[in-house]
Amino acid sequence: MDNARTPNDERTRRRRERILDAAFHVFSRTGYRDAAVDDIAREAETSKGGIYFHFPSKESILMELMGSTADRLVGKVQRAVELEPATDPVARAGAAIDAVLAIFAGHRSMARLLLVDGLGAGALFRTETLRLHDRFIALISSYLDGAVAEGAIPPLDTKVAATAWFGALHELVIGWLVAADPAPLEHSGVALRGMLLRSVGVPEERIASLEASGR
Amino acid sequence: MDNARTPNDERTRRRRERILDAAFHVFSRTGYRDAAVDDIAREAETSKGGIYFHFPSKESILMELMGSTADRLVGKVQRAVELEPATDPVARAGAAIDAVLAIFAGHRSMARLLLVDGLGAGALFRTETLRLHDRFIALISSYLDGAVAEGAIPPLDTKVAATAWFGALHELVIGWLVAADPAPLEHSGVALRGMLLRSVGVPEERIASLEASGR
DNA sequence: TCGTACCGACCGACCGGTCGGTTTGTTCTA
DNA sequence: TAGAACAAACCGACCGGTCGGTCGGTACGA
Repeated sequence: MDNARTPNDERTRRRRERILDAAFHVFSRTGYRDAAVDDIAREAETSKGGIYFHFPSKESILMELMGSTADRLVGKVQRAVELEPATDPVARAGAAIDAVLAIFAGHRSMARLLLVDGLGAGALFRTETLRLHDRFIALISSYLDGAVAEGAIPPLDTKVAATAWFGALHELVIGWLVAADPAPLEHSGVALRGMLLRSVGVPEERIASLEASGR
Repeated sequence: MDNARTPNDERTRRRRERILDAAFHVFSRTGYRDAAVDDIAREAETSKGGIYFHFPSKESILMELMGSTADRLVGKVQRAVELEPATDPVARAGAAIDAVLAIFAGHRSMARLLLVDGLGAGALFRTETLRLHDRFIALISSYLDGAVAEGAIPPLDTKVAATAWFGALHELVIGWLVAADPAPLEHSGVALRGMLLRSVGVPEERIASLEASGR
């Protein structure tokens, strides 16, 4: 019975994936609340019953979607920072900023779903969205801690600083998401990076040198 | 006939006010989407029909609520800044930061409704919330422009800086709203103020002197 | 022929908004 | 000043529609 299911499991996996993809599209387009399960079914070329065979509830679809997407995001930032040739902590922090912006810039609808829609889809998803914020903040915080430990920047409340950094990035992305204007994100991103580095006491020459080499 | 209406108008005004208060409570508790008009009616000790006598739609209640609240908020910040004894633009910008934090700290549930519930509860609410963001950003931006004009800080992209400032403030408040922890807001606010001022190139001595005098 | 995967008609709950009717309060008249 | 006349304010049952979730049935591979 179990081995008989093996090819089925692969088919099942693909089916789930297709439903998740469809749900992602529909959620991005309509927002979670206004997205009907029937819409997802149509997009996934299946039926409502088919969806409820694979998922226990509409809610669970969003949860799985957000969870896996968040994992991918944080992983991407970490990898981008590790790829940074310089081991200098300031350069790493700068790379993290660039990575966050680049990822969101490259996945506009995903950003919309994760940053904007997540908050409005009820109390549960708000918690989930804020957990995502926390993960990013913790990530940034760890880079700042490293910079403090190496003496690259003066000691400071890295938790507050990381919160401020993420908030600033977040707001910039939100503005970009909402604007009809296509892509000033890269441009304003450079200005933002300078300000954020300055805010934690990185010397002016260091910022200028990063600006020259980094981009 | 017109003067005879005066007492009625007063009664009407009070009734509207009571409905708005009730709506505010219910929206804060449940979020806009999950709040039924019947809930608001119950809380306002009136009926659904009574509400629809005073307002054309559920949507319009929210619009009026957010509009007037935003007016009050922006006005409060402006007044706080104008009350600031120093005419120095850096001190004014610092005062604006303090004012924003103090206002949110003093009106927790209002902040919740405006900052957290706002983004997700449907396209309309989102638009309205982001308009509030824009108003604050424009306000901050004007203070920064003043500081640049007076040469107190080096020239920079004040729109991006204001966005970053507001985003940082926003994220800090969000964290405070969500945490079970009661009130680290004032404390972390001081740290944040220093960082934000530093981010736009305010000299270190100036920040230290503000820290000493301002609080 | 057995069970997994899937379908789609259907259910029940909910919700914003409407509407006919009732209450409340003010003005006019005698 | 009594009370008729009128209108504004208010009530709550109801409606049209939507949507998440269910369930009886079917197709098909093993």
